[in-house]
Amino acid sequence: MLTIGQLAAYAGVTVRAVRHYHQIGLLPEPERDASGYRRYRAAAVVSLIKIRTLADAGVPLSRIAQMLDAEAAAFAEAVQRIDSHLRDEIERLETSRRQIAQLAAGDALALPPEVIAYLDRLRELGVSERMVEGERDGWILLAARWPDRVREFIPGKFAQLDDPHVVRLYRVLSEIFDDDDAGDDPRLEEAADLMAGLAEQAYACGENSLGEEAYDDLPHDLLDTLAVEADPRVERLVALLRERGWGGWNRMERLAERPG
Amino acid sequence: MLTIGQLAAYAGVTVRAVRHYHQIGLLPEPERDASGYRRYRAAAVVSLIKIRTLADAGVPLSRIAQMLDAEAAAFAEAVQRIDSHLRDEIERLETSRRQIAQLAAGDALALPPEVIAYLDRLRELGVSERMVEGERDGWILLAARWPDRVREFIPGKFAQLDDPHVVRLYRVLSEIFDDDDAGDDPRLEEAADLMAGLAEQAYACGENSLGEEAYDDLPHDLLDTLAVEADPRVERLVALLRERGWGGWNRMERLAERPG
DNA sequence: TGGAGGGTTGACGCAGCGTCAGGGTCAAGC
DNA sequence: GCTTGACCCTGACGCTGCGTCAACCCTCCA
Repeated sequence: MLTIGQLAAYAGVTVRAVRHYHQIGLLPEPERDASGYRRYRAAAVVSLIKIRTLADAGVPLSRIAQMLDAEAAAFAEAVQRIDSHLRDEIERLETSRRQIAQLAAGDALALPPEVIAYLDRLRELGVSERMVEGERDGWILLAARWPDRVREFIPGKFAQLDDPHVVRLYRVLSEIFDDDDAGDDPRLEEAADLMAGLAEQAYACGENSLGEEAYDDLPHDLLDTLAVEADPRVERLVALLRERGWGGWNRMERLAERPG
Repeated sequence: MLTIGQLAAYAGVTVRAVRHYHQIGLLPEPERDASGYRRYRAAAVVSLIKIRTLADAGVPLSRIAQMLDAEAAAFAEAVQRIDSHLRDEIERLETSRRQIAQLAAGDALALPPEVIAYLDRLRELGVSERMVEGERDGWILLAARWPDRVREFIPGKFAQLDDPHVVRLYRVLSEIFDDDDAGDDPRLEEAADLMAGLAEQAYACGENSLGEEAYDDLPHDLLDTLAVEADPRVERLVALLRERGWGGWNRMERLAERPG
């Protein structure tokens, strides 16, 4: 007759595990000796080893009992189910690995490589780190809403960077936002002029600023408020644009009438 | 300003998950409106998406906060750690899959294929299912103690089966144990004679019944008590063997003197 | 005779939420 | 003005498979 410690040692498990199996009814409680100690027969060792074998193979404890007294056919079927479950788990983890492999750089968080390349291009053009981060957050929002479409937007954005006005705009904005103190910066006027001109140009070509159809409005609203949250001077810029006949920020649209 | 439901929907998570992130301090609690509802800014959406991206990649929540404000180098190092952890997990699961693949048949539980083959051979020779199961449980005990050695035992056991006395013994034992009623079976005498003869023969060749060295005694004791537990008539057989000058059951040894 | 090294029950802790329970709130339709 | 359904709130337990105290009892050996 074995004590719980001897039993556990023989089967290569912890005492706590054995007690756990008793608690959930997986291994029957043995008789007790005079002092209340559990005393095990040899058959218990065999049972415990079978349990551990299944548990080590990834069978959830809740199903081991059924499997142990299943007929060969039912057993095989159960094995099948467990196996396909394991396969799914492995698949999930491998997807995770692939995903974190993409996280090599900080920017890559939740963004496809095309967008990363675009952000790096902005840096090359002298756009401030602060603005690039703002852009990045915007793209994160877009990527969350349209994971597939977002890559289609990128070529158009790259093309825009060929226009010196666009580059100039980014630089002016960089300067404005990098100055923490300036509440009423005269450069805001220049930025507004640039943006209005670009909007006019895009409108003439029959596109809007992002080059995509309407989809839904939520992401654009979010992008706008995100910008305002990032720097309240954006609100001032939006007002200046409105004076120039353009509404919105990320996706601008011509206003019906110039306000009074 | 978004409600928690809108926030969650945009980021593709459940409301409960968002509240959980608040609870553990991963996502800061936003302001509340007049009726106590949480109201989120656009920046919260970006934060939440970043969190989900890392969590989906298998980063434990407890480490996401550190990673989000880590520098590029520290971030990369953390990614490395996560990745190797994932690799280990995958390895573990694949081991599990290999193991359960071995569990195709009921016998295979915790036993190497050589032992399975031996058990099948017993069945072919007309050994009863009941006895085979007893043998199997014994091998499970041996395999747990000596996972590597147990395969070495098998060739010797196969060889023994070439001896017609051994086959005869197994069949007699099968018959005895399959009769539920017989308490004092005359065939027990025949079995004891056969066993004593085989022991004598083995002793003459300088081997003991299992063909292995002493190792430790626990498994053998367990095997003996296992047999007695399986059928109390084993005890009677052990007594008969003792009369014939042999002690033990699975591993028999010559007694110094025939008992008075 | 005392101390080490077993054993006993009971309880909390872990990760990441799911899922009630038992409320209050909001927008819309009657 | 009232109902209805869809949200929101907090609080709490449940899941998996044990690890790890705590507080106590039993046994064996020097």
